[in-house]
Amino acid sequence: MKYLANPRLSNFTHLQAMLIKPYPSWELPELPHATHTTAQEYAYERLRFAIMVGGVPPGAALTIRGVADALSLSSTPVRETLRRLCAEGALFSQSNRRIITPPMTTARHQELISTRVALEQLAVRRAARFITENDLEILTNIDLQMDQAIVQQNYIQLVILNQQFHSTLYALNPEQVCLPMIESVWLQLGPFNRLAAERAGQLTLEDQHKNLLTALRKRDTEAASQAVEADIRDAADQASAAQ
Amino acid sequence: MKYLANPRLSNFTHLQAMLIKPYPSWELPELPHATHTTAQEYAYERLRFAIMVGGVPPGAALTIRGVADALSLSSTPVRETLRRLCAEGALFSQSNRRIITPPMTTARHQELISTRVALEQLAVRRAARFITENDLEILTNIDLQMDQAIVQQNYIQLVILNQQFHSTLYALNPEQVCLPMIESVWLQLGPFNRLAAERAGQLTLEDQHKNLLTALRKRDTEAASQAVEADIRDAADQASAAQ
DNA sequence: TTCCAACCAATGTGATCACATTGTTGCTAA
DNA sequence: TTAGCAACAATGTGATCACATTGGTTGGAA
Repeated sequence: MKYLANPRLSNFTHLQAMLIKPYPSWELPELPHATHTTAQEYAYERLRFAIMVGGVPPGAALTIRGVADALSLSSTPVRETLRRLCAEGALFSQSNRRIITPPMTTARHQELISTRVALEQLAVRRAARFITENDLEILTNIDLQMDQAIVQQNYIQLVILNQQFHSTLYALNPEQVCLPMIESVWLQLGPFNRLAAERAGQLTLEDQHKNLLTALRKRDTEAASQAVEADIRDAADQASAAQ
Repeated sequence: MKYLANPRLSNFTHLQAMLIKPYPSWELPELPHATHTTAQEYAYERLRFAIMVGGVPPGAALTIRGVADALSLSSTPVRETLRRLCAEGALFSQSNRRIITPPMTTARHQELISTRVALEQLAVRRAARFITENDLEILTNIDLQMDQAIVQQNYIQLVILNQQFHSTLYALNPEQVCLPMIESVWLQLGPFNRLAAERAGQLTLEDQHKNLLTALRKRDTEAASQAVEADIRDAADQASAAQ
């Protein structure tokens, strides 16, 4: 089940194929197959998720044939998936036409965190005025689920719920311009998050969500914006401390 | 030279094919063919440019076969190009698998402007510390060329130079995270810019570049950030006033 | 031993075709 | 007249193959 490039060519070690095969070791609910209308979408969801949770090591080279074989697809939908992920910043297309995951550096990490703060502060400011009591209830519910995931030390579930929390909030704005960009940043931060979760013992990033919810209930946009920044910086500090 | 969908299916009128054919009426230097190593890249550059300068009307449906015929290519590279542009926000993939240019609304325009301000302010702040005297000279030179383009009422050239000015500045930061996102916003603003240029008689957005250059020379990051915002808002106001 | 060129394997690219899906038209029957 | 269905046209999707490019290996000459 090899899907990375020939190691002789890419000089990177093989990756355990667990993220390309169905996700047994990740305790992940299999996505219902009916949601994937096309093979390309299926391949995209699989690869995107793998990258999002840091399942593909930085600098690894992906090959079209390799991924196609791993997913039992032909090369056409896989090629489109890889290009799409390149356009989203999740992968990087080298000049020699090889597609790799972006290398990981601290400078790049800082750049990504700054961008994430700028975009998410903007998003929360522009979404706050649309929020209803019902929305607050939904967000509170997600936050409670996150508490459970922390207790269970379920990292994958925590990452998913955290992103669900943020994107649910930002998506209250009917004109969605920055959410795709925020998701692009999340994708690029995937390897860093993974590193943080692997090396850090504790998972403690729920407090700022409580602050954020309090601010949103008071319709205090400024406090909400500050809580978003604090939440992001907390998570980033955790990743840095883990190194 | 039809490249839009069958009007019966898309209920949009045909577009003059001038932006898909070589750009005679746009007074554009033909891009040297050597720069396009692959057919996909060629198709991408062509379509991207057409969208960037507002050459494709909002809501128009593009078909794979249509674009492929117009560019004398097979469908494979065109399909990848269309998906890539969808991922960049320049196009929108409907649920019925039809690919259209995003519709134009004032709410969306405001959202794009806000995002542009947030991203470009961040970019200039993080690029300013890297600037050298040589860079300042290059930027001043581009600004002078813009003055010429304004005198010549050459809208296309002005758009290109304006983006060149901004991206040259932001690219001084070696870790490039937000420049692709900024370019995505530019792509999405293409139709609006076009509208502004068509309906507005005057082209007056160079003053803020002078302010920005002054601030950069003084290494005054805060003033530079404000000049960037003023520049963007000026251009946006022009587009709004044109409606 | 070192270097280079020829060769081979791995991989990306693009064209083409068959098929699935979607949209339109027009005819039939209530 | 109009709802509904059948036929057809337009388009998207995916598999496959030939070819180009790239990376690595090997063997011989300096």
